[in-house]
Amino acid sequence: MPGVTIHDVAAHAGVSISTASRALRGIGYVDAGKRELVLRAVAALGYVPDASAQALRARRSGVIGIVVGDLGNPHTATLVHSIEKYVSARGYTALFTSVVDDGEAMEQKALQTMLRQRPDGLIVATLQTHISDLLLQQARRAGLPTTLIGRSLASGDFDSITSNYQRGSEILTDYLLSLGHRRIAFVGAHLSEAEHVGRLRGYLAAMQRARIKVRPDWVVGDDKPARPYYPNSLTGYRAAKRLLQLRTHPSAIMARNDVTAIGVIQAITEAGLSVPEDVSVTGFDDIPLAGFIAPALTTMSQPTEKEGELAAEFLIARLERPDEVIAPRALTLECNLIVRASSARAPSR
Amino acid sequence: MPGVTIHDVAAHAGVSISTASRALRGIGYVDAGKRELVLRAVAALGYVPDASAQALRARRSGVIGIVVGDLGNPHTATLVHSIEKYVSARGYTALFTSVVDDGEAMEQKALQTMLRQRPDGLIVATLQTHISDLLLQQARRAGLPTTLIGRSLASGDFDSITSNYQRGSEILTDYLLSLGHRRIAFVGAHLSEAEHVGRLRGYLAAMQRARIKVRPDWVVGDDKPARPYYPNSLTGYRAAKRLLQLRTHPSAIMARNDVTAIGVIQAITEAGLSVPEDVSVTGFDDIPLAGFIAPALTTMSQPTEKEGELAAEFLIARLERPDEVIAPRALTLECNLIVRASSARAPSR
DNA sequence: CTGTTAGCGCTTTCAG
DNA sequence: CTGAAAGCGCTAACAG
Repeated sequence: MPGVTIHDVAAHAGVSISTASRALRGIGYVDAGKRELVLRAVAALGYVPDASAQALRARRSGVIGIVVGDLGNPHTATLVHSIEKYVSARGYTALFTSVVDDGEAMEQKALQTMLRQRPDGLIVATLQTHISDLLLQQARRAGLPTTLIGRSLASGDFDSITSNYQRGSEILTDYLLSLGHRRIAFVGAHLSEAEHVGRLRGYLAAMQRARIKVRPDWVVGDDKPARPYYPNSLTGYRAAKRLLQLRTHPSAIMARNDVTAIGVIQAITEAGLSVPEDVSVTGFDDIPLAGFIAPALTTMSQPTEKEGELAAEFLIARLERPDEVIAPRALTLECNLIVRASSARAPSR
Repeated sequence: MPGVTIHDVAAHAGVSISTASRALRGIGYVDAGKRELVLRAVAALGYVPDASAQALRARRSGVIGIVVGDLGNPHTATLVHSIEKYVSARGYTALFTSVVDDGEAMEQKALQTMLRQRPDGLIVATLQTHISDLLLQQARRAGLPTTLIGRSLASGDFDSITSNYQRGSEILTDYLLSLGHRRIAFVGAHLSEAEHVGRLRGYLAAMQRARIKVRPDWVVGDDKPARPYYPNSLTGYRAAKRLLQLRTHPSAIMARNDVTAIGVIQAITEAGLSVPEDVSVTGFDDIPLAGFIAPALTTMSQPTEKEGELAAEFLIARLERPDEVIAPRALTLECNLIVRASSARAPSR
């Protein structure tokens, strides 16, 4: 099997290589009998077409490049899995790379590697990092079809799928307000990031609507605020520790995402307080583990798998009609409030 | 930039394409001045070599295929990330595919897709599934360098990296025994799987050594025992529910992995019992979240990142010395007991 | 309906 | 040290 080529298949079937090629791809006319022969030869020889040769000649690689952020976040894993499933079912090869915080040089290199494979299209699901913006710019110049996932600001002329983070966050905030909470903190982003972080904007908007002044030290991000980062459990843990040291600590803490919320809960528990009796905690994403941690996490469920599928669908639709000029589509999905055990009425005093 | 080829680079630099090629790869003699010119041209034009063309001609794709199981398990995500990091730092492209339970046809297709890319080597980190065995067989026939991760039985002539699951599990069991536990259950595999599941074997061995008879209903796997499956939180949740219905329920439950343990804890808590006062729970893997759930999980820490790195290192070593005949290496790493809050002395009665 | 032919972009002898 | 030339395995016209 090392190096079975279409020549071998053609010889085995007693046809020319072009006939073999046609039969294999069901393109053009091929005598039914000969097709059968070819298929049989393929099976007998264990022929697997060489993607490189196909790509080189056909000027299409069948590769869809997928750039994601923190694979350590189960939410990302879910997304990745859903994209892979859809993409590979449609005959494409999913090529992933995750760019997190390995340094700009490393990330640059990873993108370079991706571009060398000449992907037919790109799905980008990272935070708004310098490096990913560069990639997007390159993609645009190269006319590389691209779909964005979860970027709050739809970057101009790309297709984009996103959940309504702002709205979701507003609903979450309103929910906490309805439970009597007034001292509500937000964890996982800096105030200065509001422009990029819809979840933070939603919180701010809801608080404003409720005429509650948000104290600057109620919004706490990671220690090194330099560049976009992917908040994780440690982020939440540290932030919550800090919040609990305030003279009057918050009665509710909204975390930017579920993994961050998990860290928040941990810190609260360690401080001898309990969730939700002393402090309510909410997450965002509804990762698979969210219902299993203790206390089960109240969160906004994001249709992650749907996002992945739609992004793939949008992209592939474009790929299969290369000439057709389709206006960029920006689709926003709604999130769903999932009330579990980590939230409760505000303590009476 | 759409379609900058080496011709363009050569033209821009005023040299022939072969000189450009040599300069780019630092192979053979090239006048220093001309090399400089070529490099400048590359930068000016934004040239990125076409991997397909290179692969086709050079008979090496620079792709390393990585087949993993359940991406929903954070442990897998960690592994994937570490492999990607190492592999891409060495100039290779990491091509992942995850095969879980999407049906044999789907998985077959995914592997086919992988093989079409003509990977230079393979890293396989799945359970012993029919489908992955097929792949391994194919790889062997094709002479495709392959490294296995975490397969308890090193499959013959492949390099393999694994942690000492059996030993780890023995230590864990001994630890629970030392806390006075006698009724210790194992969750996440069927008794019949002992041959493949080192963690189960370790538990059985330690129990035997302690002269404690393991009751068959103390070892509980998933509902559909048909084929290898990836145990997750739900597995643990269901299994624990069942265990708690026994006349005398276990005083300790060892889960096959951390995500399973999380489900176990949830079930116990829901039943109105508490961890570790009523039932101790242990996991395996030490996923990043393990210390953050409540109660923090006692578990065996597996050197996951090390595993990924070593596997990549072994494989790449082989790739870079294609002629040299290296005997297959099987490396076993040791695990580390991490005692956290989910385990305690057995209740006095 | 089928075979011949001309490359896709790149690497690699092989003569200069 | 450098350029010309011959393909890698496959697809897509193009004549049969």
